[in-house]
Amino acid sequence: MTPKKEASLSRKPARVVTLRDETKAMFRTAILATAERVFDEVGYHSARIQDIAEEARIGVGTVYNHFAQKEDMLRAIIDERGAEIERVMTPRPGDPSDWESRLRLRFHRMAGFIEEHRHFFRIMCDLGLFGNCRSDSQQLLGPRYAERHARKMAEAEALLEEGIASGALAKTDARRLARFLGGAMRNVIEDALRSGRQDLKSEADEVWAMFMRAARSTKGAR
Amino acid sequence: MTPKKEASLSRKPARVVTLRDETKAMFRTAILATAERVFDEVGYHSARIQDIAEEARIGVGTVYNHFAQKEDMLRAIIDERGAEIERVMTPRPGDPSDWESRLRLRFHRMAGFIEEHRHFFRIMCDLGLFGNCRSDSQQLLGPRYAERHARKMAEAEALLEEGIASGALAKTDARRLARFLGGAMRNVIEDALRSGRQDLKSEADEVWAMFMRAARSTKGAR
Amino acid sequence: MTPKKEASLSRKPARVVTLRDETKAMFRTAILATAERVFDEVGYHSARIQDIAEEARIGVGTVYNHFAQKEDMLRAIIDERGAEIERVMTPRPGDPSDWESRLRLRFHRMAGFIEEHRHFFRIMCDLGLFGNCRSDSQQLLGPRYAERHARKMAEAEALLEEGIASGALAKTDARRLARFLGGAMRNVIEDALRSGRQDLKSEADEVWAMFMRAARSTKGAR
Amino acid sequence: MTPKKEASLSRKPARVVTLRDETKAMFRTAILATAERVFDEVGYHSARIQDIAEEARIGVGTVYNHFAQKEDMLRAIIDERGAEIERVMTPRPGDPSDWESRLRLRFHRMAGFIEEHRHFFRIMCDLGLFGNCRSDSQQLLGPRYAERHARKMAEAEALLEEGIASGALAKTDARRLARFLGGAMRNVIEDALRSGRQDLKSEADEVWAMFMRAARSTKGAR
DNA sequence: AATGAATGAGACTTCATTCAT
DNA sequence: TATGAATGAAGTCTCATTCAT
Repeated sequence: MTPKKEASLSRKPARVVTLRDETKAMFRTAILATAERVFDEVGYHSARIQDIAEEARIGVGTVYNHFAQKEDMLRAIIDERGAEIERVMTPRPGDPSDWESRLRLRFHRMAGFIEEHRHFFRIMCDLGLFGNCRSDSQQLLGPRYAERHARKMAEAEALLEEGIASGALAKTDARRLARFLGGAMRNVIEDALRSGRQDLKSEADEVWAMFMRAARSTKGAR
Repeated sequence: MTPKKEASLSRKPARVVTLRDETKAMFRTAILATAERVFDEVGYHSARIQDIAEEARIGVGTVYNHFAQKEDMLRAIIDERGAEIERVMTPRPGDPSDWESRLRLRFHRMAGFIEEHRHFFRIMCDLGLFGNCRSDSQQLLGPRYAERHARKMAEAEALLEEGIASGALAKTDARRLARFLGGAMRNVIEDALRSGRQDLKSEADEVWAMFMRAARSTKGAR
Repeated sequence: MTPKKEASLSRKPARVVTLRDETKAMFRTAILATAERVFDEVGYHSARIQDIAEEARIGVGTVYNHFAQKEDMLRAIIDERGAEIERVMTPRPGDPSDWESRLRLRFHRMAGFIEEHRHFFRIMCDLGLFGNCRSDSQQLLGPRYAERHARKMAEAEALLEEGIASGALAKTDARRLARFLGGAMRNVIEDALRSGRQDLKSEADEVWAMFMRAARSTKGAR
Repeated sequence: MTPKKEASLSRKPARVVTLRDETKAMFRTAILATAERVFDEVGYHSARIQDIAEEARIGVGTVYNHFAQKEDMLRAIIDERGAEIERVMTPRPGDPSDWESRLRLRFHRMAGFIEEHRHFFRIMCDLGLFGNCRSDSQQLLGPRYAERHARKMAEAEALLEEGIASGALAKTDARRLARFLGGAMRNVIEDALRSGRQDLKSEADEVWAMFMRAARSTKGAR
């Protein structure tokens, strides 16, 4: 008996991703993707679990093997896509350092993400979680999500404060500025998606350019 | 037989507003006002007829004496408040004639209307009927409303085209401009309402000013 | 204007039982009676709301207009019939005063009640609420009912203690005595019901007589 | 080809208890033991296969490899424990020959069995298969079990008839006597189990003694 | 016309059973 | 054979709508 073998008896083996795990993950992913689509198409409240299951070509029970409640599907979508978008928008080494370029790039990246995940984007808009707010969604999702959302809104505002402090933006109410930008960006992108325009990045650029014309410090512009 | 009587048999008597009619109208108005509030608070889909009736201090049956379906209440709200806002925003004699002042005034009046009818405003936002669009609402309300909405959107676009043509706005895509303005306006006003800021007119002015900075013709500005 | 009329305006009228109230009570009673029968026949857990509704010739929704949950029907049965049996078994003026006659009469009355409410009796037996105990029922009904049941059991025991103290019963463990009597009584009555023997009172008398032979103080008997 | 091999092809080898068989039997035993416990704790209807499997540390599929249906587990428990109790209670050489001692011993042995198998005892009580009867259980288990149960009840009655015939018991209705004894015995033992009293044999003795005081022939007692 | 209980279609969810690995 | 995810029938409960008063 080698020490190695003894060790293998006493130590837990390193967790291996089995075929079963992968299958499970595939189901989960497929369910979420379908739910994302259905929630977008008919709205969360009108979406029936049955429909999601049928669209995903699985049984209703299977849906419930992965998500204990309808709500949990929505939460999972928000969590997972939310983490993804977070990752995408995180500044990277080599990013420009000046405020304006950084923000422009941010929105560029966000637009790229939305291109890939338009269902998610529209769900968030409907729920009032994309730069705006709806009290009934907060009721639905619970305080954890309400807090997170509030934090996000505050972050956006802080970014604009930073822009003001850096001299890039004129001195104004940062909160209104944030809502202005958020609303304009959301609406233009929504419309671009609906009308089939594909290049969301250039839409975002346009909105950003307009926003900067609207909000730029006149001192700096001189 | 006098000719009078004959006439009364063959012609419909002139419609007189009776006490009964007035009572009926009062119920209708009360129901719609309550529905407006409840739809705003919990969302159309989650709102229960029972709740509306209770809040209005009447029986559910009474609601159905006035509206055949839940949908019809929503339609009536959209129709009636929509007509009202239309009326409010219609240019009046003595309004300024230049494009910019006219539009500024338009939004001013709209803001005034929203101050009085915040529930309606928020319902429209949720349904995607305020400068944006949601396919499920169009499903719910039917083609008549989808068409009307499309017409409204086109009108908004036409107004901006006019601004471009008049030289007040730089030459750009009018559709995007319309969405930009609509989204920004909606979001800023929503937030102002939520945060308790009362003076929506000055919010609208601010948004309008920012929008003009963003979209003004550089030629004209010179 | 008479003072009478004035009074009628300012004072709340005495609560009058209206036709509607009576109808409502009739539905409630009918539902409970049907539920009682169905719960007895197939057991609480296997009983479907649908079945109860069908047997009562009403819609499922109607059942839920009267009882928010299936559980509540069971609770109502226990509460209402329980109160009835309580009333029936309460000592009355003119009842004999010696311990043995009093208890004999008690069981007599109980048997009379069970004759009228055999479904209730069997439900209670199944749930383990008739002189015995089942942890899953206590789970189902909640702590309020568990406590009440415990109180009942203690009362029964106290009655037997009293019998011992009075010299009517031999000195023994009162708890065991209570279980002995309870189990024997329950089982004999259950069997009498099942086999169609109608005269539960005489069955109860027989059991009581046997119990007394078993438990009588030998001193007193001499 | 050797003759041996031919033989193995054409004749079935004498049935040997292999390792596999033993393993299989172990699973079966483990499943039944767990099911017994779970059925007792939450009741047959509320017990979930999943729970039983988890408690037994096996997969649900494994349960179904041994029992085709949930019902079958219950039947197996009744069959196997029932056979065991039968065996335990069968008179043995050397047992006393007079009726009273024989019955006293019977209950003594039964109490010993219940001490070891309290879960089984409580399941039987709940199902109404221990000296009483529940129509829904008979529905569940089917006519085979209903008949067997009826036979058991008749046997109990016959034993008491025998007691009457032997002069040990007073002349009374044997059926009522059987229910009296059964109910008292069941209830006292249930309560002893619940309250943690361990010595069921002495409980059974007490019940037996009380029963005999209640039912003994007065002639014989002289 | 106002009322509110009755109604039942339909939603969510559970869980016994099957089946591919 | 053991496993546990997949399945869908069936149960509970909700709520838009009807209807008798």
